[in-house]
This record gives sequence, structure tokens and C-alpha cells, in this order.
Amino acid sequence: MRLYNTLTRKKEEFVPVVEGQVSMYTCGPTVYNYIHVGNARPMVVFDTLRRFFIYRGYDVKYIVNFTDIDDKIITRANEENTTFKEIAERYIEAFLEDAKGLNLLEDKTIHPRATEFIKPMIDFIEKLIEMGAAYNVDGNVYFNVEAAKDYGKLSKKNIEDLISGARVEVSDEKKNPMDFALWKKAKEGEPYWESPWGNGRPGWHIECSVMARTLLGDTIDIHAGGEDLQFPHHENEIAQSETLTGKPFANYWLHNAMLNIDNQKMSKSLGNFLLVKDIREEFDLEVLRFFLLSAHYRTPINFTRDIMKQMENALERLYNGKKNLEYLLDKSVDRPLNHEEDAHLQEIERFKQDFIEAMEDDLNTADAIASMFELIKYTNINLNEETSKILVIRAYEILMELANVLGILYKEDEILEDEILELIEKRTEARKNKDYKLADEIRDKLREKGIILEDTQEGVKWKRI
RNA sequence: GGCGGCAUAGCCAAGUGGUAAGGCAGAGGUCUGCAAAACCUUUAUUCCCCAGUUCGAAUCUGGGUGCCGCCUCCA
Repeated sequence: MRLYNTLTRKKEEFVPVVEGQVSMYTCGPTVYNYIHVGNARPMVVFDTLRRFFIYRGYDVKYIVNFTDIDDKIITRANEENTTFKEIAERYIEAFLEDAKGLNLLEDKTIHPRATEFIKPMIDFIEKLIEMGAAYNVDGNVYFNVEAAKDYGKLSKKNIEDLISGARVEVSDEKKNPMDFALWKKAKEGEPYWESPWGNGRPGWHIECSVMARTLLGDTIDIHAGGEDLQFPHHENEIAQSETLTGKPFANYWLHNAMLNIDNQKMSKSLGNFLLVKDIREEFDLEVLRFFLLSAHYRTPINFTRDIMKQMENALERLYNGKKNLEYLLDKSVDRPLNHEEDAHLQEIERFKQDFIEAMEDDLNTADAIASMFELIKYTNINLNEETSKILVIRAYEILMELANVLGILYKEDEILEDEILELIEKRTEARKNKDYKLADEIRDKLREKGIILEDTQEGVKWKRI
């Protein structure tokens, strides 16, 4: 497996800390609102990376945190005259709902919440103060960036440039304008936890450092997130964690590129914020997932309705291929492979290898998807009712295991109600009698019920819209 | 100002030295009562422009143009 590491700006061979195991930490949402389609990108991309690691036999520990205490959550709570807990709870629930729609492997995801780790955060900060890497000013504790070796190594920035950038707000309290808050003193009416420096709450960056370290150890394999988090968030995580432990915080830093809407950055001022929960009114979230995987994760992608429609059609082609194989699963012949089928099997196994190679090359999902289309095309052409069942089963297995890595094609057809089966039967009779008027009436009626019929040489096939 | 990214067909998108994957849309065809699906054919002598290196470049080098991101607790 080769992964592009932001730290070195190179593709590197992935070597885990512990053989056969992968520890992954992906920065999760601050739960003050519903997640938007941009938030969905790292969730889907890194879920897919995790799925691929599992597929390749790794034991994966996968963390997506919830930042459930934060200025924005407090603001929201005040606006709605409720508690920050109520707000956090509501949007965590909403996130899990969206996660389900996006088919994230939730049952294998650990979701720590920042507020459950206040004690280790305080311990962490205390140690930094002891080391002289942090200082308390009247209840606010700051990290001293001068104490961090190589500060800026991830985002390739140097402290002098940053300071002269002049966009950094200068605070009288800070020794250095680049210093960042580890602990924030509570203002009147704000929620707080007790600490050696008085009542307050943790800063944003310290949360991820502490949750990652507590759950995964001093050095984790992979830390992932959106590229906009490189600076300052991830840079600061590195600074505080590596200053404390003296060890590398994460061996591989992975960042996904941004998502634009109609070629524009999503922003509140432009009013083009698209929430996942709103998109699902127009498109199945499987289409959104497929779209997010249709381009390489490090290139920017553009979200438009038009492109989503294209993706919907493309996904349908894959589903049709799956259906065709399912049909053959019943009809194909119980006998050993013949010579020709043996060759087909080789070909089909080759598509699988192509898929794996693409995924191993820094998660090239676009190329991997192409392999799936080639597989579908091949089985559509070469497999039929005379084919040995052994070949059909193997083709189907491969298709589904690849689909499972990408987290797509998971929808199953339900069993049809007797009433509908009767109608289909009735229509078949009508067609036999060349009563096409009745046949078309029944077909239209079923369409209204969401069932589409296809008359093929092998008989009637149906599918749900 | 500092740092970084991108530019491949109508659209989406792989491909980083050996002669342009895959998908969507379109056109024509096979099959079909019709429709759908599937299949076949078709759609970039060319990869933003110019110069260079090379037997050979979309791929490397230099210059230019255009678009974009980060430097603001925004994924």
C-alpha cells in the first residue's frame, strides 16, 4: 500500500507500527449543525481506506471523534436557549443518521467525545506546563510554539512568515502571536470544568491530540482530515503531542482536497451550503458516496446536480450488472468449468487484481471503479444461462467483495408481494395472447407502484425504482 | 506578500517517458409487439500555450496564461 504523506509530500510505502494492525484517526465534526456535503468527503474517503485495510486483512482501529464542546456549540445553545449538551446530542444523532445513509462502517468506528476526555486533557496540559512548553495567563493556558521543534513542518510554514503575515490576531496575553490556546477560561454563564487554572474548557487542538493518544497510543499510523485542517489544527496537534512524548505523533498524514459547489467554495455568505440531509431528498446518499469516490481524493471535486445525475446513471449500470449476475445465479448450469470458462475465470480474477492495484496506489478509487465497470462488461458479454454455476458464483463474489470495499451496491431487492407477482403473471399471459393493450396497462400500473418490468429473452425481469 | 494545488473529449475522470483507461450524455445498429436492459459501432492524430531535453513527452525542464486553496478553531 502506497499513501501520499503530507509530511513528506511523497507517496510512501505504508508500514504500520504494529504488523497487521492499523490505527487511524480522522478528525470528526464539531457538532453544532448538520454536516454538509464537504464534511461528507473525508468521512467517505477515509471510511473507504479503512474498508480496504480490512479487506487486505489488517486489524483496524478507526476513530472519528466528536468535538462536543466548542464556541460554536455554546453560541448555538445560547441562541436556542438550551444547553450545549442538548445541541451536541442532537447533532451527533443527526450525524449518525447521515453516516448510515453514506454507508460508513459505523459498527466498527469508535466515536470518542471530547467532553469524556477532560481529565487526560488536563494532565496533558499540566505536563506541557511543567516542561515549559505552555504557560498560564490568568486562567488561559497557551502552548508556546517556540518550544516545539520543527513547528510548521506539516504545512511547510515557518514562524517568521506566519508572524509577518499580519493576519494573526495579536493577543496581549500571548508571548508569541502564534501561540494557541490549550485551555480557555470560562466566561460568565459558559459551561466549564474545574482545572488547576480555574474553571474553563479545553481548546480545540488539544482534544484530538489527547483522544488519539489515549485510545491509540503515542504514535498512531494514520491521521486524516480535510486539507484545510493542515494549518493550524494538525500543525498544532503535532506541536503539542510531539513536544510531550518526544515521539512522532502520526507516521502518515492524509488530507483530502476540498469540494466545491457549482465551482464555488461553499460558504455561508454565498448561501450555497448543501447539507447531506437535504441532498438525500434529491439523491440516494449512495450516489453521493459514489460521486465522492469517482475522483481521486487529493483532487478538488465540483458538486453539481448535473454531475450527480451522471453518477446516478453510472451507478445504475453497476446495479444492472449485479442484477444480471444474480439472475444467472439461479439459471446457470451445475457442472465443472470447461476450457473456455477457465479462461474467463482468469480474466475475471485479473479485474480483481487491477482493482487492488489501483487501491494500493494511494487509494485510486477512480481507477478501481473503472475495473468494476470492466468486470461488469466482461460478465455481461461472456456469461449466460449455459455458463457453469461455478463461474457465475465466483464472478458474483468478486463483484460484491470489490463493491463492499467501496461501500456501494449494497441495496438488495426485497421480495415482491403476492399481489404484484400475480399482476406480472397476468401480464405475461396477456402478452402470450398478444393482448398488448392489457399488458401495457399492467406495466403502467406497476410502474406507478415503483416496479419497472423488462422483457428479456430469458423472461420478465423487474426492478424497483 | 508567504506556502501549495490544478489545467486530458459535450460532461465526469484515470494515466507521470513508449505512442490517450473507464463512465455519463449524444448518434447509428442488433434484440424486442412496444419499452427497458444488454451488446456492437461511433465521439481527443491529441492532453491550456510557447520553447527545450529525448530515438520518443499528456507525462521531464524553463517560461507564460488561466482557475483555485491555505495563511481566519471551515472537512
